[in-house]
Amino acid sequence: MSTNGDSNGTLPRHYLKPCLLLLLAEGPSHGYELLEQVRRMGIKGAEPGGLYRYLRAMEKEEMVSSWWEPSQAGPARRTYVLTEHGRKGLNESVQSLRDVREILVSLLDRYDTLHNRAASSSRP
Amino acid sequence: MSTNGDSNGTLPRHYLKPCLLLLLAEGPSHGYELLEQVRRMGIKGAEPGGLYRYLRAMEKEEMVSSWWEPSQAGPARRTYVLTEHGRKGLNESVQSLRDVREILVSLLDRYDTLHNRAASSSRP
DNA sequence: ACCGATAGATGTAGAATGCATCTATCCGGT
DNA sequence: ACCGGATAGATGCATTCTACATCTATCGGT
Repeated sequence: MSTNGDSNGTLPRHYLKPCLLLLLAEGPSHGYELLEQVRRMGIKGAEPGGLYRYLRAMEKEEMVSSWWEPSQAGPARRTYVLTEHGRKGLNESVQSLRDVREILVSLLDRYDTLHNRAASSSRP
Repeated sequence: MSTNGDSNGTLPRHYLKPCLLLLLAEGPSHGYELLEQVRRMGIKGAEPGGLYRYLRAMEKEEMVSSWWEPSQAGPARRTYVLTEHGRKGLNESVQSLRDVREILVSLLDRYDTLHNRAASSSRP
């Protein structure tokens, strides 16, 4: 099962969805740029394969729409924009991210509490 | 690919590992109880299958160790304790959870900024 | 003509997940 | 004595995801 120490920079769909929706809510963009933005957000290990596939999947669900756009330098890009449905999806996934944040925060607090208690009890 | 609105209470390995390690750092426990604790932490959708499997996997990696313990009421339980190696694993995965928290917080801030700007620009 | 950066897409092995299902034990009620 | 429900743990399997490599193509510079 490999309970390996991942979560070290990988970007599961879990985060990928809200990430992409948020970035697109800030303005239209294309895959390659989104990839770099996602990486700049702190997810170093984001990899293009899943990202491109995910964008197409979101398009199938009409969260985003896209078209080819020739670029002045380099190959054509597929430009994505958020749809109205995508905006709703963003709101929903942001809500669930807030829940995740709550859980995370309380988990980390709980860890700190445990740690401090351990530290102070070994310090008489 | 089903970019479905999950993340609604599901517990990917991502969280499962630190969760279980933390709970076990607070004291020995057994699978069924851990399941309930995890659910009480806010992850309603945690499901037993993965949890039991995960515990055994962690045992194989010597993060935890376990033994059967008869219970005064109900079937015997497999009691788990954290090993020294598990304690190190906890520290590491807590560190990576902190990173995740940072990313989450900044992502949510970014969403709020966008939202507030949108609200104030539509309110002249 | 060739190379590197940019841009997007696909194929695939292996891992993880979700869901149903199975075994077994104890306790209370009838 | 028997049944049902709660407790406890485990497994099987189809579907899905993930990570990684690979492929095509375009443009600018040399």
